[in-house]
Amino acid sequence: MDNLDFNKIMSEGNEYADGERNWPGRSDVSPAVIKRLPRYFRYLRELIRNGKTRISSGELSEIMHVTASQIRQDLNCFGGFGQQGYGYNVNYLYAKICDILGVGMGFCGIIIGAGNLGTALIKNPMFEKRGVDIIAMFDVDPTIVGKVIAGIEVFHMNDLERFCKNNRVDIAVLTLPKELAQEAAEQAVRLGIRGLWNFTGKEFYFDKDIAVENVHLGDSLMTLCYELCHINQRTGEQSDED
Amino acid sequence: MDNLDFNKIMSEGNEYADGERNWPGRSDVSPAVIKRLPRYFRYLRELIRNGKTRISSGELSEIMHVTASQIRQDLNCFGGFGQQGYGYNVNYLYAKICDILGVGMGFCGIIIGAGNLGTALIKNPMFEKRGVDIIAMFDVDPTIVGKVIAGIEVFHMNDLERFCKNNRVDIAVLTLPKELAQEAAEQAVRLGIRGLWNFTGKEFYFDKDIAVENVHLGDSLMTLCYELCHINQRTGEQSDED
DNA sequence: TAGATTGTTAATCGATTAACAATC
DNA sequence: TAGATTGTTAATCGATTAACAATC
Repeated sequence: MDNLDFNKIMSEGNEYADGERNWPGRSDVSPAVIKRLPRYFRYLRELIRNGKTRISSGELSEIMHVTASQIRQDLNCFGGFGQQGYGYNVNYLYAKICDILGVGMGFCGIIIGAGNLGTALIKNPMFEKRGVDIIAMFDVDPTIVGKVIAGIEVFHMNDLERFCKNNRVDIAVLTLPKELAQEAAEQAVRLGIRGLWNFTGKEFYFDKDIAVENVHLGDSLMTLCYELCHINQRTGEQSDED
Repeated sequence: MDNLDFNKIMSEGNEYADGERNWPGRSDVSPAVIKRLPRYFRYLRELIRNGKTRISSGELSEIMHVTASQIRQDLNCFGGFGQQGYGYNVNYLYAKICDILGVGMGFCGIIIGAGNLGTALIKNPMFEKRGVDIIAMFDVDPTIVGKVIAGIEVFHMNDLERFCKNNRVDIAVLTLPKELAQEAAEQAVRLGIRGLWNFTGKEFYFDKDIAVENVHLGDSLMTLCYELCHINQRTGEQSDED
């Protein structure tokens, strides 16, 4: 599972030691920890960009606004990545987090729904940065089908089955209208796709060999509104009749 | 704070009673509960659409795949919205959740960054459904400034200050490049905007009279990848060399 | 009244923080 | 060796679930 990049990183710092013990825990890590991993990924990436090679949990805790204790606990779910008296080697830790998160697994994805949101996503460098390769888009709108968006061809939904038989597809990004979501998701799963990145607002209840990650933008907006209401209450609602 | 819609809803069912006790708790409700409120909002909306007028916590728990206990606990953070032996009046409960979440507060927002994502958001009915009125977009790109997207004019960032002085702006949606995010956010706050809906990936640390809601799409994608890795491990990685 | 279902308290479970021995 | 900082256990805190008395 080590790749060239990883070997390169390994050779850069040699203050850490210890190697791999075999960690049994990996299987049942708490959801709270998992949700935090991508944040470590981002901050470590930033540290590397800034040329930092070594960091302690205390220093990282200040940058990330969390406790040092939490950082050590989180990382130790997956292995002993640090060294007493020294801290963590940034490149090594980053490589480990990448492994854990499956960056470099070469996952392939398709986008179902080539409307505004699907188009916005494909034009975002996000997929590339995280090692997910989007290989096709699908839609039913005849004015969209056949187009090439950001270098990716848009096929008709009727071609989905054929496409999935000829290509490995791990992830379907669902950016189609809510009403069509259930059917599209079921079809994707039937064709062997195991991961759904769901922007439709519809909720799915597949069994747990299907991974579904929901992005509810509306929910996020409402949480913001709730907070705003309460800030206004605290600071004395600057209402219109002042 | 009651509006016409609310009165209409109130008159439809009269099986509930009780009215308002004054709930002291409203101020410090746990984050876990708050994060769940928008989901109740969505499901209640759906129930109303289906003509359902009355529901018990048990029935709702089945639909939403959570425990009845949790539903009752959550709702009771804000008031006694149900009635023993009867359940909850759907319209009444929906109206209450709307009040709590600030739907109908008439929040006004602007979008800073009229690129693909900003454009995708403005074309989405989400804002309208949740009572947030987007009144302008801003950008620096001369090929975009001056355009009208989905009925909303795109101004130059230089006009932001003037605009905010002449209009009430509660929320800034940040869909501009990460490198420009910090400065734009600070400017928005300086101009009196209290709510930031942040898509930039940059993290802000304002004090708590500023509400920031982060949407980290990349984090969500990586969580999905993590889950996929573990499904593959469980079900026996269907690798290339099979 | 009897049946149903809430509101609320108590019990359990999980997640975070603190503390410190191990060790580099 | 002395100093620093991890890995890990124990203590605290918060969130969820279970149970049941109140009551419609």
